[in-house]
Amino acid sequence: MIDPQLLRENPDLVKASQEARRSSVELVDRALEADGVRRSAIADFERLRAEQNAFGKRVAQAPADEKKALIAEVQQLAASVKDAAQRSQDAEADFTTVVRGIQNIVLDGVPAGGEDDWELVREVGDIPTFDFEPLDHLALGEALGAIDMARGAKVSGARFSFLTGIGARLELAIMNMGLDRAIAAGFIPMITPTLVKPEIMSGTGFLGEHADEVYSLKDDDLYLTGTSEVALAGYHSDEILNLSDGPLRYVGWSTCYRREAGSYGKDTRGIIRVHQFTKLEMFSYVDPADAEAEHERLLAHQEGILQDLGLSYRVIDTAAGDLGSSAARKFDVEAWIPTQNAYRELTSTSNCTTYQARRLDIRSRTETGKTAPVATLNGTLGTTRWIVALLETHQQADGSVVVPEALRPYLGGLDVLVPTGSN
RNA sequence: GGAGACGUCGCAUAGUUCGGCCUAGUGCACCACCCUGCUAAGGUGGAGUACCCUUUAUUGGGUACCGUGGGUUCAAAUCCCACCGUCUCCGCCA
Repeated sequence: MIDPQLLRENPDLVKASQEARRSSVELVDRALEADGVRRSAIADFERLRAEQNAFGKRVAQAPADEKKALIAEVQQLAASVKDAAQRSQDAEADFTTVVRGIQNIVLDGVPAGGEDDWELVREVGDIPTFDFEPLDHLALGEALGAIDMARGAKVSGARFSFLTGIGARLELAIMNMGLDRAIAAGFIPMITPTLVKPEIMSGTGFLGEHADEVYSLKDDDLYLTGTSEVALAGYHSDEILNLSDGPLRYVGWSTCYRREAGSYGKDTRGIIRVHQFTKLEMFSYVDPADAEAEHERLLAHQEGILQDLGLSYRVIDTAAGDLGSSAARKFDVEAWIPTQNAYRELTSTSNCTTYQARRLDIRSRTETGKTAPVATLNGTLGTTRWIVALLETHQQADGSVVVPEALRPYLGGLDVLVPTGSN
């Protein structure tokens, strides 16, 4: 949720942000109006209620024979109070609904526009070249006995896979490498729930425009999370945190579920885009003043690990219209995928400023002793999709794949993956 | 899934019988000051969260919050209903 005070005092800034996102500007005026209605409704209710409270004391203290008359007198007032309470509640709910529809204020420097309007931050590493025709990750994965899409489809349907043998080990290796680095950087490891309550899913901002991406369990009123960000953000909901010793940093390990609605026909081959995958996610709670510095830190962790995996990548500053509703800025790191002749997203890191924290009621103590919302940030540190870039980038003419040195300790020292023959 | 107990202002507890002296008492912890040469002990006072109005000086006033949400009532921590959570026992189970 955006800061209601900012909405009141500087609506033009909010409108400009909505504009940059190609999102509703008119919503800002509706929110302002709803705020006015809400405040006057609250004032009405509180005035009547104060009157009633005062009257209640008189009734309590009155002699028994006068009580009846007093109660008759106050009956009308009680009805008004009830009425005003209802109006106040309705106005509050209305305001909340409208203001929650407004997305986070994008930070200065974020490019305006849609999906294709990103700005390049940097490119790192030489684009790999081959003196043979490179195979795609699925051909390699099948030959290595690492990926089984056919049986994934048999058991669970399209966009499900089995990681088998070295494929399973590869995923665990990536995850463990990321985990070790995160722990070394001071992140607390967490294995998180992947089913969450509606208020948590909604609080993180995933039930907005992209609600159809989320699996829901109607019988149980729960949602399957598409990232451990959801559970990690909910972890401290309704709490007042102590950030005086620095940020709270967590790294969550979870299976992730995404419906991938609207992506029919896109990335249907292999494990680039699947309904279920595993992901390691950094999550920081910081003082809002430190949020941009923390964002750079998360990005640096991501780049460090991708460099050590020998991947070529670029960093892009995502355009406003391609940000999630909670994000004020997002950097994607995209690795070069040889057979696609393109960069594909491997990690994403978002600065949600105070937007998520407001929705989830996560605050900290400021120097004056007051409470104020914290800033939250998240970023990928390892995921199943990395296997795609690893296999394709490090493949050799005979179909074997060289394991980057940094990953070998996580595969029992294995330095090259060799085809197993089919089964 | 069945039976029972419980959920109160940071923690621990009182209050629920029989609705109104509960704007929730007490202890511990916390903060400020006082006192004894220091420490310990003691004394006095303070202190929750959110929102609204006012002031815009870190002012003053008000409303809500006793697990959550409804209901009854002039009035609910207290009575009624539903839900959530915790604990104990039983059953079932990958």
